[in-house]
Amino acid sequence: MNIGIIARRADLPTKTVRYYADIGLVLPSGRSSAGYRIYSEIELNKLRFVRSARSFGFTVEECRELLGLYEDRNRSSRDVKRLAQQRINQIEGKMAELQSLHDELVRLADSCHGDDRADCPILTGLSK
Amino acid sequence: MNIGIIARRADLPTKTVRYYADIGLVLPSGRSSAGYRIYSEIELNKLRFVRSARSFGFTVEECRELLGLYEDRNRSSRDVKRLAQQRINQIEGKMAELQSLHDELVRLADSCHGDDRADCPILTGLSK
DNA sequence: TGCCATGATTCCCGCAACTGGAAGGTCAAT
DNA sequence: ATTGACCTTCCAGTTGCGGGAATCATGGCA
Repeated sequence: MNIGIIARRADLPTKTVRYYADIGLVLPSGRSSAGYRIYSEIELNKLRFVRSARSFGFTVEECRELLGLYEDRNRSSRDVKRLAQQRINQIEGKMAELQSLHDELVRLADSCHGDDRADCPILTGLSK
Repeated sequence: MNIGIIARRADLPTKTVRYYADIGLVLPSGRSSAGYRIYSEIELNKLRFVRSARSFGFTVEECRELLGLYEDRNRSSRDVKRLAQQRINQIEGKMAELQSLHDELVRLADSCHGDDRADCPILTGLSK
């Protein structure tokens, strides 16, 4: 399969597939005589795996690690769970942060009458 | 005040203050004969304002807009409230997104026994 | 056989918001 | 005079690609 075909089947932009090849995340199985990247079903699975992991917010480097585990038939599920738990912790941290930002901002916005007057508690709140 | 002083007082890295000057977000009030950036209390307030707004997740361009309102004695609080509400909506969207990622990932992690065995529902879950 | 559309290649730039580092000039104090 | 802290500019790197240029390959049709 050429890059266009596999990109469509993996539901990824061609550019992204090429990028993953460049950084050695998912290498093509070979090259044609004209230099075209050639992919097999194995890479298709890897690309789909990476797309899924990326959509969960794993970084490319985390995907690399996950992919290593994905390929390693001898890995323990403990290792995978550890990465997933890390990511869960990251998400929870980010959510807590957003929650407090949200609450503070809502408080500021609520205290602002939002009309033609110049007095604005949001600005004074931000300048402190 | 030289850049080091104002950076400390605004609680920002020197690099950041210089960057804000480069992009015209907060310009120094002048330059010394040796070419040093010189700042006054006015810029100090602006830098603190920007730091605060950035910490609320406003982009630099949004900060530029907020700063414009901050400086404009004739602006209506409506304009400011609109920006704050936009940001609140962004935050709420992001939180909803993170929440669903979180829930899915927790579900995957819970289904994984996390021991020495190779079988791992997280990986199979990610590859679909 | 020639032509053209489509798809492949590499390479470089740009994004956001900085951060780090190099090479060099300035200032105050010893 | 020399140190050391501070300042300057410029260049490169970060993350994960996307856009676009210039060029080459492939396959079908007249």
